[in-house]
Amino acid sequence: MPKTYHTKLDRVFAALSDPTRRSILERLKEKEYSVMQLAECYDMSFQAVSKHIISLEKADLLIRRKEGKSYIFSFNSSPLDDAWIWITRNNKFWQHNFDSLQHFLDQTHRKNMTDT
Amino acid sequence: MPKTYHTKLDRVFAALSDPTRRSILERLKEKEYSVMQLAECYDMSFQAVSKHIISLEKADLLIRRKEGKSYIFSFNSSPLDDAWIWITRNNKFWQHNFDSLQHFLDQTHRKNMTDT
DNA sequence: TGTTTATTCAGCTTTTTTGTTGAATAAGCG
DNA sequence: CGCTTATTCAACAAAAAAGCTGAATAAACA
Repeated sequence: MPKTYHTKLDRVFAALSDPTRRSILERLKEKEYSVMQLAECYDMSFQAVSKHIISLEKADLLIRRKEGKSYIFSFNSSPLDDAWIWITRNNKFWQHNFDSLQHFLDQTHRKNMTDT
Repeated sequence: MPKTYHTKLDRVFAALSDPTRRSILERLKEKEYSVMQLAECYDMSFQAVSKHIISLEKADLLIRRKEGKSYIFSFNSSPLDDAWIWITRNNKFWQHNFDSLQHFLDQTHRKNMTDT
């Protein structure tokens, strides 16, 4: 019998623990890419990038669409919600100080608006 | 030469990808525990729990304090901030709709207040 | 000082992850 | 149909993760 059941949250956090995979998501946030287009961005074989894509798919973070002979990927960010909720709920500081979260949020938003 | 440099964010997300480690953090959010006290909560050897503790420490998520012959741990949630920021910034939906984040936040807060 | 308690360290499996290269598949193009 | 392009699959190796047991350390207690 298996000892630990791998939940969706496990897979999402594991997917985010690799810098290549986070980078892929950051790119897909801006526009759609095919496997080849993504592979060109990284210093590894296209098969390795393909594997990262597959592990992102297993965490349900990508949507795959066939277009001609290519697969085109877009970012499905909804599985991030549970990760976000976990972190938000378990931030010891915010837990007892919701206003500080609101404040932090405002700061982050402002930063998002100014830097690019 | 190492190909990928493991950043702090990598370690935080990797730490959160294991259910035992998330559970440890959830416990430590409420009160402090020693290794033995934590080990009693899980169906594995105390050495295995000790290893999880050490990996949480490497992600800087724990503060260790010696007290008599025990080590007492508390939760250092500050490394969660960067993880939270990454997720918040890369949520495709929230990115273009900050109000929905505020709304979501309100929902989450309300939920936090009602369930226990 | 010797014993108990709390914890890490060391050594050993097993499994998973991350990369490689080469072969297979599948669609489009001449 | 045969060639090119895009992608996955298969097999492999190296490294990391996650567990175990037994030994070492360090503090407290008799």
